[in-house]
Amino acid sequence: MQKQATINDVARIAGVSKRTVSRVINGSLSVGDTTRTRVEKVISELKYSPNTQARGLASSRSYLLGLIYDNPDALYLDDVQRGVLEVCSNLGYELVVHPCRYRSETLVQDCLRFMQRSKLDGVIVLPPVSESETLAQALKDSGSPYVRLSSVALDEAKHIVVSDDRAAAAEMARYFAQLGHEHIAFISGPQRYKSSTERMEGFQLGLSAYGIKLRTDWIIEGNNTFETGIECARQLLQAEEKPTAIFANNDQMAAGVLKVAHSLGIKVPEQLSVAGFDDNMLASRVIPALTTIKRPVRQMALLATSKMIMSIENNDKAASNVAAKVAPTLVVRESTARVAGSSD
Amino acid sequence: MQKQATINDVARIAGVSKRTVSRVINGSLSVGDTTRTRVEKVISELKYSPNTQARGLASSRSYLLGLIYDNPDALYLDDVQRGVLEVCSNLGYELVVHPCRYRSETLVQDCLRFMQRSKLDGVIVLPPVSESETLAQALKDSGSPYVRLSSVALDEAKHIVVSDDRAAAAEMARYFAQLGHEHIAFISGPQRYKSSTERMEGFQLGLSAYGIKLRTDWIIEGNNTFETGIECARQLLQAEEKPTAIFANNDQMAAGVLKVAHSLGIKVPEQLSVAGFDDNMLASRVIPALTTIKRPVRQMALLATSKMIMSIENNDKAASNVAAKVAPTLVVRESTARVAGSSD
DNA sequence: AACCAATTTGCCACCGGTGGCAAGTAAATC
DNA sequence: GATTTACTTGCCACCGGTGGCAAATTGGTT
Repeated sequence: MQKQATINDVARIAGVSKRTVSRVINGSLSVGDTTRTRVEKVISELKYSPNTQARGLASSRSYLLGLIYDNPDALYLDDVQRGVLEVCSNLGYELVVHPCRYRSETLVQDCLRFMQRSKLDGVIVLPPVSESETLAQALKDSGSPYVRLSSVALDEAKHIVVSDDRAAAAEMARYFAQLGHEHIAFISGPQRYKSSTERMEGFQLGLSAYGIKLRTDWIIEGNNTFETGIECARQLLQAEEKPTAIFANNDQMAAGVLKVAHSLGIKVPEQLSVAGFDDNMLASRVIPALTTIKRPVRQMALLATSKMIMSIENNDKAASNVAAKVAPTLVVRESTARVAGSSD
Repeated sequence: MQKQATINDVARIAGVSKRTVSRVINGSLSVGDTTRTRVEKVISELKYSPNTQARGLASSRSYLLGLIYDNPDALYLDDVQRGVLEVCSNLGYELVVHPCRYRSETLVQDCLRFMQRSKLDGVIVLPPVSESETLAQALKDSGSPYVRLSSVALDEAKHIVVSDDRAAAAEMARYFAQLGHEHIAFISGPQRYKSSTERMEGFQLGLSAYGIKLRTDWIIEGNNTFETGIECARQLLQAEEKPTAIFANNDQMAAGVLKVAHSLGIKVPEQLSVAGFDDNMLASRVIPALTTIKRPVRQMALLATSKMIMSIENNDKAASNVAAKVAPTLVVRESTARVAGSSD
């Protein structure tokens, strides 16, 4: 347990003041070349690395980023986290993860407390927490850099990265229509989340371009879990009149649909087309592999983190220049097919 | 952006010295009841919360824990992370996540640097990184609290939480044998990881109790991914002579086996029994749902974190007293059945 | 040689807490 | 009532850096 070298050690050995060492560390320009080289040599010899706590105390920087979320899908979180960490580690930041409860009335307070307790340099907020306008406002007021991931553009470009779920859902509608489906059901996510309503509206809009209207009793609300996917699918598939295609708000619920179809002896995709949304690992594991919408989650995470760090390293307009919108894409696999009896 | 209250504000308003406020915050015993109450009142009125950086600087505590891992399965990581965070948030710690590369020659250096840069109070190390003895030794030498999660007891009780994968694999062997299987194949994980060899040995041991010996050409090494599961399954199922049961080192690979079986028209479980290991979300999503071994991942995470924090809050023997071993259990679902043609 | 501007360096206070020790106060003992 | 003992409280240095400003150095001018 050898003791850690301090800035004083470096200063003493290099024969300069610690202020100068500090300048070298922070890349200040006003340091003579010979001095700089000498100091750098000592730093590397001693394997000196500045104490971030002391640094933070003096300069209000922690090199810590926060990731705030509420009970996300494991696969989604993993994707995001990997993306964020990739940028972090390249740029010398660490990531502190922080679950919270979106519907708690102390959400704002919890998050602010988290930020100031750990003296975070900034936070990235995932859906659905990112949909809270009171939180966004509080973050803005607190002056801390933040970036939200969302399906809707609800903030200035510098504070958000959005995926156009509406357009993606419309594309799925078009795809279904072109396969000849007319009896289509939709299993939505919780209607209190904008991402859910966006997808639903996009889907309806897309269908209406083909003159197809979603029957209201074929729009069923789940909560994005496999289990509710099963429940919703039962309602749809045990009824007298069945849809020929089901679009679920995410892959988990689509997997639930596959499960029910299988247990009822309904063949997918021959008798029923099923599609999901996300394109996470699950989509390719199940049988048949799911047709779905690929959300560029990782890319969103990379963009968000870049924005974040630009914002921190005091260049807000640069942050705004990082792309703020990404387009999900349709991925066709085995779970969808031309409607039985039709040909094209 | 209202300014944060400091300890001085609290002291001034409460009419005491800041040292006394500090004592109240840290729950020191030698503070008079009336004084304590008064100070606590001011603290809550001001919503004062101590600056962790200053605190850390003065006392070498950061209330930050680290989680070190290398490219784990998303579902496994999620389980662990949730468990760790649950304990953290109850006890006032935050969690910093840190991916690293197990096989890098700078692993030890990276991890130590991470710890001292962020001044972590302790780290939890996941497999396979947890299997590095050089890292464990370095952590021990550095004097920082650490806990490893592993499938093998390779450290003192206070530094490790192990799951008895060997026994669990043996139980699977027994189960297979009792179903009448004799032609059994095993898809192993990378043999360089102890967890893989433990499971394999446990399985072999279990089978040998029934006089069954694994044919060496029916032991195939994958790398725990779905894709290699597929490759290995192809080798096994496209051969002239096929096994009647396949045990895969994890659920991902077992899912790959299901995929191949389906594409070859082999019925599971009628013609082939398939089992995995982990019991993650995937196991129940696929069709047929996988028989598998449930690893109590969350419980391990809880135990590890408790140990960690006890160790930090200077009570090493208490840390040793927290249970260090958990038992995985067999979960029977739909992917396994009595071997065709046998009855019992 | 004297002077001035520009650049490089050093000094010292300060960030917001905690540790050690001394001082103050109240209760207990003789 | 005086003295001892135990308990509370306050003072000040210190943790390891950074910011502001003054001092020192450098080089170019007149």
